[in-house]
Amino acid sequence: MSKFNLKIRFNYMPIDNKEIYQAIFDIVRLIPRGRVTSYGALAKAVGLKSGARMVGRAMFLSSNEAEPVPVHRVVNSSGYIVNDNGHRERELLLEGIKIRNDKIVDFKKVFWDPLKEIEL
DNA sequence: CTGTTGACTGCTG
DNA sequence: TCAGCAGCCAACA
Repeated sequence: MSKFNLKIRFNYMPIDNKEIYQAIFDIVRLIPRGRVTSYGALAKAVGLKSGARMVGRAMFLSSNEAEPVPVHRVVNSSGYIVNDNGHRERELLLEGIKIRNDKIVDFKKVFWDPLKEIEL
């Protein structure tokens, strides 16, 4: 996907929660295979000051989306997979991400920062 | 309207 | 290092 398309996609100001959720979903869809990001990083990317919990809620709601959202690529700021019954962990393993005791191995290396990767 | 609850985070000792 | 905790804020009862 080109930077031009990214501008078209993200050059709008979310006006309500649905817009914010959509913005979050759009960014999550951009996380490459084999990379992960955090709830807080996504919150910053969409302009929420302390909205990490909202991002968590968005992840929960994402199951209703028509276009799939790779929520397994979103973990907490410490690199741990939270509230999972093995499903998201399995998805990550399929993508080549290593996990020990629910924690992403080499979290820093596979971390994908939306603010650095997306041109607004 | 009030209180509680989280797929969260950053400080602190 | 790391457990504990305050701050966070949209949903929900």
